[in-house]
Amino acid sequence: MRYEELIAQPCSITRPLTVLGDRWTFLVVKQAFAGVRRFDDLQASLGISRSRLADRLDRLVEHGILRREPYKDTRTRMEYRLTDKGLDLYPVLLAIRDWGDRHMAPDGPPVHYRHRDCGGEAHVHLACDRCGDELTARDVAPAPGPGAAEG
Amino acid sequence: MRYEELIAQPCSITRPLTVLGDRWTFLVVKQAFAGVRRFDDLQASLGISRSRLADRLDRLVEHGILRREPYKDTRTRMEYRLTDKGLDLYPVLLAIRDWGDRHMAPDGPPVHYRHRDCGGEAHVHLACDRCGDELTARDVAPAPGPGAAEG
DNA sequence: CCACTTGCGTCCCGAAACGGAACTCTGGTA
DNA sequence: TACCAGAGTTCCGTTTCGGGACGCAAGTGG
Repeated sequence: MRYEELIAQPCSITRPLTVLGDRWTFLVVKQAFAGVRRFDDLQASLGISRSRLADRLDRLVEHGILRREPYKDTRTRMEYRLTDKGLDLYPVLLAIRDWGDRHMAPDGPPVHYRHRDCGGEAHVHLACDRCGDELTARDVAPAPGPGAAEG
Repeated sequence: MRYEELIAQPCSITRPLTVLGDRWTFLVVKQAFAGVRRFDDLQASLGISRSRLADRLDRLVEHGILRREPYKDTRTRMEYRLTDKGLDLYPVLLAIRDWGDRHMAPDGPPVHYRHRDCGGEAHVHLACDRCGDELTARDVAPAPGPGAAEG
C-alpha cells in the first residue's frame, strides 16, 4: 500500500526504482543487453523461478522496456527484445558496472565493455552541461524543476 | 539459495545488484544523498517499516556504503552517512534520474541537479575512453577481462 | 528519586512475494 | 499416433515483508 504511493511521487529516481528495484527485474534487463532473449534461456541463466520470470517479463513489457515478438526458426517461439526505452537503460547498467569494478572486483574487471569502432573502453562520466567539468556528488545541489509537485 | 550464488559470480553488475537490488536499499541510499541521516527521518520519509530499515541499514554498513556515527546534539543519537564507496554511487543515481526524467516524467524533471559552481545541470554521459565519442548500447561490445573466471 | 519523552531499534503475527516442481497448451517431428 | 520442446500457468510450502506493540537507554522536569 504505502510502497505503491512512491510511484506516484514526482521523483525521477523513485519512479524507475518501483519498476526496476526488485531482486530480479534489472538482472533480466542485464541479460537482455547480453543478448539473452528467450524465456528458457533467461530462466536457466539467472536461476529465477519460471513463475517469477513470467511475471517480471510481463511488467517489463507493460512498462515498454521489453517487447514480446514471435521468433521464427522451425516453429513459433517468443523472444523478448529491448525497446528504445529499454536501450536507454544502458548508462545505468554501465554506471553500476563502473561501481562494481571499482568496489567489488578485487581481481580486476571481469568484463570489458569496448567501443566497437576503436576498441577503447566505455565508461560513464558525470559532467556539467554548461562548463563541462567532471563532477562528483559534492559538486551537485538539487533544485526544484518544472515537474515538481506544487506546494 | 540459488540467488545467493549470484553474488559469487564474477560480474560487476550482478554483484552490486545483490546488495542494492531490492525494494528499499537503493531508496535508502537516495535519501542519504538527499541528506537524510537519522533512523526516524529515513523511516518517515520512505514509509519503510522499522524492522526492514534496521536490516537494510545494517547491510549497507556491512558493505561499507554507509557508516554509523554517534551524533551529538543534547544526547547521543546515531546517524548514517555515506562513505566514499557510497558517494561513488552518485553516477548510478543520476543515470537512473536521467532515464526517469526522459521516460517517466511527463511534466518535466521534478528536480534539477545543478553544478554548485556554475549552475549548469549535471548529466551522465557514456563515452569511449580512447576516442572520446559519446556511445550508446549499440556501439559497445563486451570482452573478457582479467577478473573473469577461468575456463 | 521518579515519571515522562525521544531516538532507535527488536519482536511478533498476518499478508504478500517467492522458489520449485508439476501441469497445460501449442506446434512441430518421427 | 506418439513424442518432444518452448513457453508459460498452477499450486503449495517457505521466505520476506509491513506494521503495530514493545524494549531500552539517555536525557528532562519536577
